[in-house]
Amino acid sequence: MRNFSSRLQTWYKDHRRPLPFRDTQDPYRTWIAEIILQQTRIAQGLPHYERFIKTFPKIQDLALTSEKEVLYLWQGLGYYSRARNLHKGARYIFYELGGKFPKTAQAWRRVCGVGPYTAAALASFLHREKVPTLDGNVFRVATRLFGIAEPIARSSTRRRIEGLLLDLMPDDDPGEFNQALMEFGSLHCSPRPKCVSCPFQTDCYAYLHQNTGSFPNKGIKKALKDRFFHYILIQQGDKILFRKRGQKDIWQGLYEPLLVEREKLCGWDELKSDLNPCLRKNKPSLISGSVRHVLTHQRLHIIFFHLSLDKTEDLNKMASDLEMSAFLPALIPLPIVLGRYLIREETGTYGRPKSSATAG
DNA sequence: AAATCGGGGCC
DNA sequence: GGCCCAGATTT
Repeated sequence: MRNFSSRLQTWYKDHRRPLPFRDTQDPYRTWIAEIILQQTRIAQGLPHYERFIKTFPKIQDLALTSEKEVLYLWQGLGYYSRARNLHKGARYIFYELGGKFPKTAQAWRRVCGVGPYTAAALASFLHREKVPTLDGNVFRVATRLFGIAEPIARSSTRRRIEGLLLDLMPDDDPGEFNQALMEFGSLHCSPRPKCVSCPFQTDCYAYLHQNTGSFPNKGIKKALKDRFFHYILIQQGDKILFRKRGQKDIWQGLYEPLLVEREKLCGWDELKSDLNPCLRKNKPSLISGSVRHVLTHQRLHIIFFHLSLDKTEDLNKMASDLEMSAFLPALIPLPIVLGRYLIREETGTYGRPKSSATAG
């Protein structure tokens, strides 16, 4: 293909969006932005990026804080392993590398949470290393352009795309090329492409075959698994009992009220058998309808029960019996769906979850 | 290679 | 409802 790079740059000059993380050469800011933007739309990640830079302006600030603070700031962004890895990565760079950021893609790969894409992005943006950034946008553009029908999940397919892109990349500014290609995939060669005004019409396999819909080949995706969560809000005054979620499931490291998971939605009487005896004498003062919350591989159905303890009862003993702790919900990292229903900052009370008309 | 990990915007 | 997003890690 002739002049692909220069024609892409021509397009980019007219369509480049100025973005806060794009107009800096600060490795710390670029790194934070790339982690936040993994599998996250720019519009969604931007407010969190601004908050992160404001709260932790330098690598030292991030390295010296606690994981809980990082998770709290990450609240609502999803894929929380990114937050935990970002924190580990900050400590690695600060303590092991003396606060000096890696300069090559290979060295960046040693930082927790930095995979093939992010290493390529950082090395090419910051140090002009000639290495392609293979993200969702680039896969879409490349498979259409070259007519690559093999599944993009396959490593052989990725190696092939990487080789083809290396041949198109200019030596003088690979980082600019990478950003231009991603921007082109994002704004023009989108899932529903704007082929009528595409500068690569005469080169694109998919356009010439009127076949853009079959690229990229993303394979077959699994069906969602339904899960049924029953949360029991044990409240006294402005505090609720919470427990930190463990490993090997969703929402690692985040906090939640007492949880009973079942194969289907249950009422209070059916639930009691699984409860600590200290709770059986209470009757929930509020039962909500079910809330639906969809994740990548799971559809959660959530019901909230509300136990309001009066002042004569000992919240700390109950917490101890249940291996939980009393917190103000507004001050701990919560899964967004729980925060949405537990926190009503304007009134200082805990909101009643809305019912949803689901059949379960 | 396949499974797992969030949440939101758009059609 | 389905699709996809400036992917990484674990199994």
